[in-house]
Amino acid sequence: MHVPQLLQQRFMDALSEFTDQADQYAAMIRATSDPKHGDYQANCAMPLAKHLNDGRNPREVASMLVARLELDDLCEPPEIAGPGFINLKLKESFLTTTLQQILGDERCGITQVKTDKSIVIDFSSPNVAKPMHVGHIRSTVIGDSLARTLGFLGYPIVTDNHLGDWGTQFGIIIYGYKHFGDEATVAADPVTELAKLYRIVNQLVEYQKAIKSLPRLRQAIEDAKQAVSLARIDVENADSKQQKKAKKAVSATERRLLGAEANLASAEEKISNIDQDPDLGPRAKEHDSIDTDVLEETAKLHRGDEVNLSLWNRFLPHCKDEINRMYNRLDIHFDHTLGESFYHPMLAKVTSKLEQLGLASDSDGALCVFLPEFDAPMIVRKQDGAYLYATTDLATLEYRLNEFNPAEILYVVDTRQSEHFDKLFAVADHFGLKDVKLVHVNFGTVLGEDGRPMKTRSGSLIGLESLLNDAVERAKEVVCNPERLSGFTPPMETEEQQHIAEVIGIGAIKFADLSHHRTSDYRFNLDKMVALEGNTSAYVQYSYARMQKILQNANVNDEDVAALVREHGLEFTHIAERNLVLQLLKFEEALHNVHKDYAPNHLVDYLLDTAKAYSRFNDNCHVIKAESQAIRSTRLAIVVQCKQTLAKGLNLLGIDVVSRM
RNA sequence: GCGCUCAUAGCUCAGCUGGAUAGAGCAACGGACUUCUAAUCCGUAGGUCGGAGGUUCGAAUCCUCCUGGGCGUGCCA
Repeated sequence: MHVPQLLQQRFMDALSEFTDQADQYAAMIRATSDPKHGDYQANCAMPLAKHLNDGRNPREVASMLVARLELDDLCEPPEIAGPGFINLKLKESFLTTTLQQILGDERCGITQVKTDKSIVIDFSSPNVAKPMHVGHIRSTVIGDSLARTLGFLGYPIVTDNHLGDWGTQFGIIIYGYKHFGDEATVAADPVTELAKLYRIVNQLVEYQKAIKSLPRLRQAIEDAKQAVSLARIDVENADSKQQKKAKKAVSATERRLLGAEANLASAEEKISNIDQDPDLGPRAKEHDSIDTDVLEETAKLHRGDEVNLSLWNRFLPHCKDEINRMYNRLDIHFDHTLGESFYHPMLAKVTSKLEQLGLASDSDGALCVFLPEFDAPMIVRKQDGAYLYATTDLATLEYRLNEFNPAEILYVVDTRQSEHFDKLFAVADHFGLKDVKLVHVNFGTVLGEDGRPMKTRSGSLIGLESLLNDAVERAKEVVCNPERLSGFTPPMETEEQQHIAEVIGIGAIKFADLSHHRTSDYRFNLDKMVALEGNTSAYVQYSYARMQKILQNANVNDEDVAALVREHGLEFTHIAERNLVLQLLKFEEALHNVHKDYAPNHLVDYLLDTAKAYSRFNDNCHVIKAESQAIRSTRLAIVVQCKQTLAKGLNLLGIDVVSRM
């Protein structure tokens, strides 16, 4: 049920007498911000009066529209207010009949979109062999939620995890295996051992890079110092008009200096940490060209070196096992996992096609696509002949167009890569790929409490697994403490407690992430997201549990309630009932808003509003002690529908529910 | 330098293609429990929507400039 759409159709009929752009004006219907203006408002009279320009003011235009509107079956008589708003209040009979129609419907009354064309969603895309960390949350959670939501709306969905399975990280573990690995240990527990090898080699590589960067970092400090003093001289010489600008330049250079000093300090710390490590210190001395050697291992792999290729073939499944463990825990699954390696054989064809089309040309030995709207070209082949991710992305795009018949392809990727996608889409345009909508579903950074990108104390990224463990542990402390559990019958066994903690904890992380608009950065605060009061998943999940309990106490199931409604009918006796039912009928709007902006936070807002409306209902409208059978049936129906909606909504966010907590 | 992006209540954040008195949660204060699990509800207080112009009947929203952050910027992804 999409109420605004229903109203729009009626408005179209009335509007078509006045304009041939009726759809545009009909679209100006939205929910009111204040219930005293009714449930929905049409804002089309003001712009239409201007468009008609026949001397009639907006209020007159509004009343002409109202006279031609046929809304009797849906609404109370419309009211014209303010400069020309048309306020619409839904009839109680409309609300009750609609509720009865959708009661018990698994789709919550949502219309199924009919289309053959798919939506391809590219998300998560971690580098295998590298532990997943906090930076992977957003793409994974947002992408999964979009896949679920758009899929539920009826679009055929193709999810694809574009794994980084062909890059330097494999050079790292191959090097690690050759130099530090042990056949038997790797065979016994490949996942753990490979992760360990990755960690060791990566640290040694970082060490070498840090050492080599020292002169450059020191020079940067000198340069910055000089820039500061030059800028200060400028201030002295500047006339009053230029003072401000000159001072700004000083503070800019001072910031640059501070940054340069911080970079040096962090490099020096990295170095001294390794030097002092009894295990890594000596190894670092021994493998002093490890940074370039690792790249050579990668290059050999790409050239088809037999040893490295066989190691890659042997290690890759274990790396996938590792990330799949995480996906299983998050309840996230993909239709395809076509990583970079899958496209490797197609890259030469991509570049030659670009050359044939005259799009790519040689520049300094690299193959580049120059685009008029960008300063820097898109490089598709390096001087050394290696391909880049731009090349892979083009091959991927071509493959998807051929295989998946997409109407849209969504790339759920960090906003810092937006320029890359701008270029990619521009080149795709020149390729002649016009009838597919390519969208970079960009998102911001997860920040720590200090407002800086989230890191551990030692400066490394926080592992995803430990993050989930922390959340589950916190959830258990708050939800499954003895004080709360004492009242439950039957008592809650350890197993159920653990399950609840997992559902609440993981849900909290997903919900917190999805509750922010994807394009903004947000501060990660575990205590707040797992807290049980406020705008949290637990609040919604708890509402659900309360509803389950009511139905249990009333000793009815969904079918029983439907039968009761058929027998006793539906009637509202409290405003909280009407408000909640109206809210339940807005589910479809919320889902379409998610699609429109590719922004799951609209669904989160909707669920919080719904849970809040339920809390008010719950406070004011006792179900079991209701005064009459009709009132009781009505309230049971509301509970059933609300429970269904919240569970479905959470499910579309990738969040589970529990029947008691 | 150029490009992108952000600035909303003490804090964390919403605010849909321009719509009526800018919202929520947390924190603060005051109420409501013989409870269908109070993890709740009701109320109070709190904002020159970074600043200045402009477009409009109407601007947090669109445009320009300014201030202050963040990010990106030819061979990593």
